Amino acid sequence: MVLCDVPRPRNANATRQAILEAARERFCAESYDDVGMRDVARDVGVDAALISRYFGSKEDLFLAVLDSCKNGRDLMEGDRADFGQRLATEVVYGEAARCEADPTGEKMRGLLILLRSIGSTKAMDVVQRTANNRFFDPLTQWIGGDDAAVRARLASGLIMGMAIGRELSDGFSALTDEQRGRLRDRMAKALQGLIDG
Amino acid sequence: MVLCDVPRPRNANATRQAILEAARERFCAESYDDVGMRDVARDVGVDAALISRYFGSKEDLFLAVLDSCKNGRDLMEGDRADFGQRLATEVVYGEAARCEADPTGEKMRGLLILLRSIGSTKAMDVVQRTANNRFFDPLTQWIGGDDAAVRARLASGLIMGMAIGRELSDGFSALTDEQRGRLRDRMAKALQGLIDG
DNA sequence: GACGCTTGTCAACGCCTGATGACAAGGCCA
DNA sequence: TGGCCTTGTCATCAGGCGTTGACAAGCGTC
Repeated sequence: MVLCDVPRPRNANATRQAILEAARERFCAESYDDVGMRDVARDVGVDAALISRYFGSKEDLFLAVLDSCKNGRDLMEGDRADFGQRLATEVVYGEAARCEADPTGEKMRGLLILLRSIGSTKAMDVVQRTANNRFFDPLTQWIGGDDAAVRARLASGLIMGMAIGRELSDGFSALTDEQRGRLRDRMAKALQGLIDG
Repeated sequence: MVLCDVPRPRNANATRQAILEAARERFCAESYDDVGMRDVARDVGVDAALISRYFGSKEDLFLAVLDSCKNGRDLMEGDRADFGQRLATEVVYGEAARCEADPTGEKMRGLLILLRSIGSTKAMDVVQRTANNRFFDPLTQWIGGDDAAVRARLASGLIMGMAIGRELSDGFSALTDEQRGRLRDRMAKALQGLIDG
């Protein structure tokens, strides 16, 4: 996305970081299979061979990107009574919702990357493992009490499904503003209901 | 999956049909990108070039497969009061649930294929269009009344998300039988709540 | 039985991918 | 200034992909 015409200063750490960030953007926008090493390299303004040197393989880069994302646990910080509302706003409005709680959308990024690459056979192992470690397990723990595992599955299912639905109908563009608002409210209520039992 | 050692009888229609079915299985199990023409051809016991001749391009084959699946509308046939229960059973138990209502799992197949190939840039257009025509729109129409569009988004979101979650934790294998039962019941209730308003 | 259309195979093409190892250039230190 | 480690580039590789056009084999028809 960002090309540098001035030659990049020779700084391994900074370059490595730039690669990581470019890769994060790419993996957030395209699936594992659709992201090419050359694409990422071009974004940074660097040769693709350098990525191999710094990160090893493409899978290692993907893993490093996931590790660099905020933990899914961060989604749960804040008032528990607002969980549904917070998540629903994030999911329904997406980028447009960037304001107070999560101005950069960081908190959702890890999950979005995982969702993008669902279905890719090559990334499946990493995706499954990360989804469990970073998302399902923390959510289960956070919910706590009887049936926490079951409720966590339902809640995460609703969140993921709505995120997918958002993709499939690019940003719920077929809905009016008012409908989007009701969608948010209904989703918030449903989600909160799942959390509270 | 099924190799034929005896030479296939020369029958264009049958061969075409066999290709279509093999492709349907493949696209149901792997994403658009991960399915190779050579794979499908090998399943049928035929040369890959024949697929190009019969179906044109890979995208055309994908489209033909989607067209050959049952319409999403079929998911809604049956007692409306049981919708949640039916869908939840289908999603939570998957293949294991094949019994009375949908012995072959046909009804879900189209949706599963779409979900598999979410994230593939190449298939995105087809996936989006089909998801809307075959799934969102019929569901909206079927729900009817105020806020049908909003409720349809939520319901389909929950269904898709739980199907994804099933994938991510291969068949909810970490849950006990009893937990799976409660998951089904809770999901059924949540889904029915979304349908009924 | 030979023609001719249909059905299927084969080899190859052009393109793209991730990865590798040899090489150039920057920058620090003696 | 000369050496040397670091940082980055370049050409290239092997392999996979979808697709194509030329060719082989089957089979009904005259």
